[in-house]
Amino acid sequence: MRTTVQDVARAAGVSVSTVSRALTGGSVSPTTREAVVAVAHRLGYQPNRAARGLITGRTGNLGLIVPDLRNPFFADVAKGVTARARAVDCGVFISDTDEDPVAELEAIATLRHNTDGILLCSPRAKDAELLAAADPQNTVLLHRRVPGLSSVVADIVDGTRQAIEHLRALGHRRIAYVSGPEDSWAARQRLTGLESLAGDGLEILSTGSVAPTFDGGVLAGDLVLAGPATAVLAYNDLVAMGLLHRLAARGAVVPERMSVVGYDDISLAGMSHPPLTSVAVPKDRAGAIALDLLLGRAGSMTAAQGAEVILPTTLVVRASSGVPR
Amino acid sequence: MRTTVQDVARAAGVSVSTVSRALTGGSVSPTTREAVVAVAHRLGYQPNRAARGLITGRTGNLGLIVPDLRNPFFADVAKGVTARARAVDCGVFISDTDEDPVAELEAIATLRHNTDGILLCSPRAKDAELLAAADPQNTVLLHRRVPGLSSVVADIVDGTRQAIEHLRALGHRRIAYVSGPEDSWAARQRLTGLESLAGDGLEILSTGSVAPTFDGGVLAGDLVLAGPATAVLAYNDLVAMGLLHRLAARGAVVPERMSVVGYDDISLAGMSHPPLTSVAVPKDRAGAIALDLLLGRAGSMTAAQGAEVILPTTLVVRASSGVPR
DNA sequence: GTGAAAGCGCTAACAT
DNA sequence: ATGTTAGCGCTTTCAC
Repeated sequence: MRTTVQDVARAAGVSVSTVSRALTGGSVSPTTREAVVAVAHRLGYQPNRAARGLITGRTGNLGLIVPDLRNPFFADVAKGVTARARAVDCGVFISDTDEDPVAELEAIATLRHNTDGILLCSPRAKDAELLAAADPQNTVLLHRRVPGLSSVVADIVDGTRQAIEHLRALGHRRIAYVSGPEDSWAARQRLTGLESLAGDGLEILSTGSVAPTFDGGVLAGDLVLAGPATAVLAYNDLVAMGLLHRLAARGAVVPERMSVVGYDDISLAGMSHPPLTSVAVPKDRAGAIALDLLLGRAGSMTAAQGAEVILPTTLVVRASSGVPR
Repeated sequence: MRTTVQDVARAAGVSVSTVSRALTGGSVSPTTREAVVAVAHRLGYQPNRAARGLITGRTGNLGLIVPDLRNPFFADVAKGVTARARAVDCGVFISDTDEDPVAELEAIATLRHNTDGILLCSPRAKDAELLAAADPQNTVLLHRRVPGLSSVVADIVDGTRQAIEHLRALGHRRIAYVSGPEDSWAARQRLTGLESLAGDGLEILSTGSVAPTFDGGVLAGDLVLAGPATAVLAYNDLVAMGLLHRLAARGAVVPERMSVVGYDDISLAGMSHPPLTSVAVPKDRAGAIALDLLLGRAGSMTAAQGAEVILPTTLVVRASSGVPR
């Protein structure tokens, strides 16, 4: 049997409440506290979180819901969350929904009752579904905004602007855009950013939507080459890498024949050939901030207040973008 | 306040024990069960797992400890675990130790008391440390073997053999091996596999250890080119990708000038240029099997018995390997 | 088959 | 400052 407060109390010659107080920071005499802590340590006492949660109403755990851990973007988010969680001694339940909106909703239902709050990456579910399933009091949306819920997002509109301005400065006048899933919030944001940029001698040519994957990028490669564009902005880095792959296969040299800019700046971006210019999104920082928001650690802001944090994006210039030939 | 057994009992006009029995499969009359279930559903009752765990001694949760979620290898493992966990309605605590052996041990200490068991990916900690920190009864090691603990590993020795035989069949007679961290179990396994293969007209040239990362591979690229090898087996795919990168930069065409074979077959392997030949390790399946072992669902085998599962590896041939020029 | 009651390990009143 | 006691929500004897 594992050691309980009872055991510690007996061994230390005090009552259980004194033990509890000594360990959780109640008012105890310094001497007693010291003694209790020593005994607890000697006995290898570890408080039973379930029992504590039963009475305090707080579990010390939170839930993190992501569509796909294999996606480097969400792996980074998860990394940011777990790192911060470890620092504040908070457990993290992970739920990979496999890109299934139904699973997302189920995960919310399960986790909201067994955690102190939920960090939610839900690109697929509808606004209304989210509003119905989630408790605004202790849910923070990551990389998506829904009115009525707290959220931490990146300034995608500005990131898009930076990418296009970069290409324009290099001399590009016709830029292709490979769009992602039309129903995604992030995809719409990119489009919003693009809209205000066209004109003034600059043409944005949409190739239409592809899957936000490497294969989607491969597909888009041919579409882009068929058009007059000298540069292409991809929905995300995975798509951009598919593009690079296809362009290489078709003999189109990057960046001489075609400049390629990705989005998100996942760790792979620096490993492509050539290394990928990309709009950096603070993924792990977003995760850490969302956690702080949820736990009410983020200064005056609280998840309950429907806070909306917007983090800056920055363009990282690598070798995949250059002056047009 | 959320609905409890009390609420359901009152609404259904029965006692709490009947509700409990009806919901957990005790002996109740079919009529009562139906009624109780209906009421519970109507009230949106969700059992409090903490309270249940307090009495049953089982939490319905398990812990998954990985060194780095950003590493595609462990992302795959985590994916396999979470997918299976969802199927058996089991919560998963995730702990990313950031490659820190001390954090690994801490995570074990925390999780072993708050879960039904631990799935442990711990390449760094020493055997003795692991044995001291982990409970053999409910710990399963993933991709590492320590006597006295249950484990699920891949047949690395055979995978190495397949890779080398493949290269030998292509006509290579001098093959470089880029080694990984010397203290790692997986690294030693690869070496073991290699030992039995050299000789008989085949020369294995070790370049020494590098970091098991893209940058490590970049570094190794020059070492390999400086030697007489016509092919190289990398410690893992990340290293292989760094190799590809450096070889391309040095103008060494793959596979004509140099064949490259990776290890693990992470999803990126198919995205490199050229696509990478790699030894496929069943990562997500290993995760799922480890979970079954832990929960005693894997037939006759139980974690408690110190089971050692070895999963087969298979070489996936892509474009990075070919006949020497 | 069903209900009453005990108690899992812990914290938070309430006493002292 | 410390001890006593009542639960948190649930399952599980033990009666009936």
